[in-house]
Amino acid sequence: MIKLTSAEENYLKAVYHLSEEGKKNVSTNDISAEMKTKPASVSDMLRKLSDKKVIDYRKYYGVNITDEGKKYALQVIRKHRLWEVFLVEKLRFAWDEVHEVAEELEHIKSPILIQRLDEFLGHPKFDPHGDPIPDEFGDVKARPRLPLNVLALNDGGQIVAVKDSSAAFLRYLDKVGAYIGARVKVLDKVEFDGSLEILVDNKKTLFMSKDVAENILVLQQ
Amino acid sequence: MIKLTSAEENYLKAVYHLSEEGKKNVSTNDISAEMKTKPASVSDMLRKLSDKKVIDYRKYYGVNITDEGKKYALQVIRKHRLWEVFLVEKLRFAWDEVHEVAEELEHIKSPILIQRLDEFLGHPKFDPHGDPIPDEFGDVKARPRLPLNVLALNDGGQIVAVKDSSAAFLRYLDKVGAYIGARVKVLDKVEFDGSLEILVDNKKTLFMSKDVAENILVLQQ
DNA sequence: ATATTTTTTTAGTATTGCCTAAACAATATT
DNA sequence: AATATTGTTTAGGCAATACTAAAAAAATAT
Ligand SMILES: [Mn+2]
Ligand SMILES: [Mn+2]
Ligand SMILES: [Mn+2]
Ligand SMILES: [Mn+2]
Repeated sequence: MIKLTSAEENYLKAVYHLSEEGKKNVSTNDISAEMKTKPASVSDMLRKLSDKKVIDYRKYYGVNITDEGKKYALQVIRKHRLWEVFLVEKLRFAWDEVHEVAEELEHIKSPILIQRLDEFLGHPKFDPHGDPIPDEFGDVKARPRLPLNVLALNDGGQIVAVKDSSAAFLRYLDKVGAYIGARVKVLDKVEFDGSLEILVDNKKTLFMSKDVAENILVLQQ
Repeated sequence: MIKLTSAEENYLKAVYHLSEEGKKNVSTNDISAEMKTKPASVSDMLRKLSDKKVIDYRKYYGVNITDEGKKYALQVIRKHRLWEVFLVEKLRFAWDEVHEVAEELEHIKSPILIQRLDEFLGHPKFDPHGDPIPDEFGDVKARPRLPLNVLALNDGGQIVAVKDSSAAFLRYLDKVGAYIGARVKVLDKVEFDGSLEILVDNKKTLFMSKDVAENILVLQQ
């Protein structure tokens, strides 16, 4: 049972997320961009994570997370998402206010704490952004989900998650009335710029850029 | 509005607590004992806290917390105690299990978080160990409280707090059935070693050493 | 195939927070 | 008053995490 510092956990999470996006041999620059640190700092950290065997690292070739590393990453992600649920459900935070705080809370070290929190929240399966919460063994219930912009004309579905969890994006969604659980249908797709006209909950129509649509994930129905 | 690191907050809290125990010019060795770090490390830290003007520090003469410092210390203490209440009331932690975790949680930086937590908990006035929770302005509702061993023979009172919050002591209290809120009466005081015979809740009699009694705080009635 | 650009690593530095060993100051003892 | 003891600070060092600048490797363009 190795010990990871908070910084190591953050980097490992970044490697995990980048790997999940399909990337093999995650690059130093990608991690640097994700972590908002300089590539030189990433190189330092990769050596440390490699020593602890949570990543496979060959200089100049990028890194891959190990099975052991995945386990640790998933536990941090589990904590992050459970705390987000707590903040929204119990402390009435808005979904755009939780990320920063959860980024700190996820590093609190106490197995009993997270087990009890999970219980207290009623074993939630998804966080406020629609992301699945890994269970205590690291198992994730993945839902099939597609970016809204790939739906065909007249296709319908339900918003189940957002890809971008930035406050700016989430507040925009709040403003236009797009929320997780909303039913959507593609009324029009503009070929020129990929923008869309969407029917929300069979009531309201909404125009959105391709940029926005790419970050809304739907379960096709 | 200065920024304090977690380590600085912990040291400042230690200075605050030692000051509250009546001590003027808190000594490096006392802080070292409280913090379980070496005196040399304390000297380093005192210079930093002094630079930030949260303590008054004259080499070799000990330190005193400033009014500004008191404000910061009280906010950390407020967070610590609110989290302890959360852990006990909401997550069913035992009162001997909360200290370590609260010691980490108290450093999470988010004004809204602590305000909402306070609300969620119903603005509690005391933590699970009977210690008062400072309000958002740092005001503390102090209750008059005495160590159980100073009560005279046949005097009665109610347990309102414990001085020692170590797991060992709290588990001992659990075992013998002494809890916050219990009514107590001094049935006998042994002159030889200061040990006591106590009647708890008009039901059970309890023998305890002076050491134990000193750490049980009562509201005399 | 060579030159240029991009990516990555290394070298050297800073800060925080801890340590040990040694020096220094204050206090107590003879 | 001199010496011993105790308490405190300084000096120097280490680990973690970040940085900048320079070097090296890999990828791309000519
Ligand atoms: Mn984090
Ligand atoms: Mn989330
Ligand atoms: Mn603490
Ligand atoms: Mn407490």
